Amino acid sequence: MAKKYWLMKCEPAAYTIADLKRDGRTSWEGVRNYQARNFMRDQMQEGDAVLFYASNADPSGVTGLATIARAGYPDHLSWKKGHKYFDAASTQAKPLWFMVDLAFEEEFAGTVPLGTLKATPGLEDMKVIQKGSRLSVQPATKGEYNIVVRLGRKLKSATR
DNA sequence: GCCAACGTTGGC
DNA sequence: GCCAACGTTGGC
Repeated sequence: MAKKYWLMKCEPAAYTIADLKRDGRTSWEGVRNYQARNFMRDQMQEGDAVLFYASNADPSGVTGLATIARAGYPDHLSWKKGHKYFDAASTQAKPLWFMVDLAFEEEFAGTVPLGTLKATPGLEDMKVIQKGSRLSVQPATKGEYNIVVRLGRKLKSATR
């Protein structure tokens, strides 16, 4: 299958690209949205490229890159009674929710802010720049990915 | 912290 | 199946 491109959101209070750099790899559990789940369950493949997006941040934007280290598999925390990700509708026989693993790729010297994404030609169709877009896992194109990578690598440490 | 936009739930 | 109410997301 051809390599695909994604954008994945996370609030810095929960996890950052720096955390991923430290950990090297992490599991992406807790996604409880059907559209996002479908992408993770049905389409993500090991080796796919990910733009790591910090939401609810100052400023919000893309802070680095990751790759899919493991394709979709059942979110076992949805089976764990009392856990905040527990969901009685999800069983081991019929898992409702899925997760993937991410591997660290690159931390930008700063954030490519949402405002820059909105102002950059070629990114007009990215879901993340559309008003009210709340999807935390969304597909991107190779072209969009390359543009954002270029923007990210242009950042100087000083702008951080 | 505010609030608009969105997705989900549940009564009917 | 409609739609109002609710909870959550996320920019500002």
